[in-house]
Amino acid sequence: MSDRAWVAARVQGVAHVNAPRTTEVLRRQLLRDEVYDALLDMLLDQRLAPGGSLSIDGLARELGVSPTPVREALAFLEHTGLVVRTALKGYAVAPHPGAEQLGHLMEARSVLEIEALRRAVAREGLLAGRLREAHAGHEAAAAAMVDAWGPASPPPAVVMRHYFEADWAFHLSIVEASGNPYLRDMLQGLGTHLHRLVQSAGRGVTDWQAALAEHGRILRAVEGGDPDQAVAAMAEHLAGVRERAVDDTLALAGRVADRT
Amino acid sequence: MSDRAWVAARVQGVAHVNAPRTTEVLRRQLLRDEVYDALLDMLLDQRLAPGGSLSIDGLARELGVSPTPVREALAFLEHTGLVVRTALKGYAVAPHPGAEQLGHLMEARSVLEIEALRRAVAREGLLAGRLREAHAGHEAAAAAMVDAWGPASPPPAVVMRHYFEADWAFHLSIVEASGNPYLRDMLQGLGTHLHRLVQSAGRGVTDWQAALAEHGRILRAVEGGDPDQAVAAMAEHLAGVRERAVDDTLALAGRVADRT
DNA sequence: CTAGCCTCCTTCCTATAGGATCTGCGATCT
DNA sequence: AGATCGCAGATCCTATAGGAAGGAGGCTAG
Repeated sequence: MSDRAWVAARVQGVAHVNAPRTTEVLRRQLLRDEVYDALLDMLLDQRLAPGGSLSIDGLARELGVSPTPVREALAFLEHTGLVVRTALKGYAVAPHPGAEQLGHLMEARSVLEIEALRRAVAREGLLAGRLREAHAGHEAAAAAMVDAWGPASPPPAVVMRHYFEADWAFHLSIVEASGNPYLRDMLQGLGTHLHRLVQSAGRGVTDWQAALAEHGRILRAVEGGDPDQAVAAMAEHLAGVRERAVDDTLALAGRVADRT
Repeated sequence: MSDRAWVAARVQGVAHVNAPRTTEVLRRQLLRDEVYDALLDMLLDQRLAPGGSLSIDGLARELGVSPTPVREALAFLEHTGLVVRTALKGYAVAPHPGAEQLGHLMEARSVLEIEALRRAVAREGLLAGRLREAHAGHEAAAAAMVDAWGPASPPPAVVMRHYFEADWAFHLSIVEASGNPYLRDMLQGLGTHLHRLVQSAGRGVTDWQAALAEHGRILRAVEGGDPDQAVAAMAEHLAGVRERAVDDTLALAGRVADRT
């Protein structure tokens, strides 16, 4: 589904849609996809404020394209729930999910991931290998993040994003190994919302140690070939993620309330 | 998500996009949504052959609109998987899912529906009432369909469609009663694929008796307040649906194979 | 002097026409 | 026979006109 765009954006690195197209016009990509990637980056980076209106013409001017591809990219984004469209008023960035929405999101995620894990373990396929690989990537990303964490200076955004993606890749590898493309697509659809959440609430990864430890437990259970233990470890992990996310959200809400 | 378009299309009845717009221009809807509804109807009615290419200009001419709203509606449809888009070649109707895809589809559906049912029963909310209502509607639609079934003359398409929607509404009411909008949206996303499947494979409803009986068992278990029994009944129903669908698909494949 | 209403203006969305580019196929030349 | 060139078809993007919705400002009545 949206794998292509995602992967493309990640692999070949966002491709400077603003660059002047004087030279090297060879191998022109589809403009709509580049606009889509650019908008997705803006949305996940919080460069577009939630609730703010999205002007088609304004975005077109900003990106240096005509309104048509912008309109198309927005129609594509509308299906993800990151932007909403009202009758004749245009598009707007979807407001932040509250605590209730967060609970629903984590519940839906649990349903998918736990059942996917059960099936992936039962298939006895290449789950253990991929999971080990993803876990190694996650550990490396965490190490890089800690390494870049100077005294009272948060790591650059690209490092944070790399950590988030490595964490997420661990979970994606499970639904991937379940062999069911529909389960994978549904979890990926939830992924954008989750990304936005952690980017907004935490504004900094504070739970990488807990996440790595819990991932490690899942991995060991899978390697041991114990489905029930793996599912239990996954449920524990998701409960932990949810609890920590709720704490962060409440802290954020408190900060916002103090400010008013 | 796509509820709006769906509901609108069903409630206010597909709104004749081809109608000449000479008079009664009052209450002008968004053209993009009408095109979307029209395309969705064409896709689910098999009026657009799977694998066939979708010309933007051709569709625009056929619907009497400019290419712009058609392009937007296609971009919106692309996210549902009913149409696919290749680099610079344009859109095409997604090919029919084979037996393997069907299995994945039913598996994903089972994951969602069973867990949603478990949560809906636990919430002790208005599930029983809505479920009873949906079941009554399903029975009525089945009766109407049987009534319209003359000797060797299938019922008109609108009656068949009404039956399908009543059947599906039973399942949707469960995820709706789970209280989780994400679970509901995900199942609705699978719904379009399922619709297309039953329309293509069965080409006639042959299992309405079994479906009604199994639905009744689910309803009674819910009314009795027994979660495990309700889940068991649902699992049984989904297994039955899957088995019958596979039979139909194999029969269809056999017919196609005979023809070649 | 203030509150309500009307008018104008800016902004945005919709829709159309047209130019530029890419693909596929057939004819021609080596 | 194989490869190259040219033409038709389609797609994608741009540019622009027309129309509707929302907001700001001024005018009038109390």
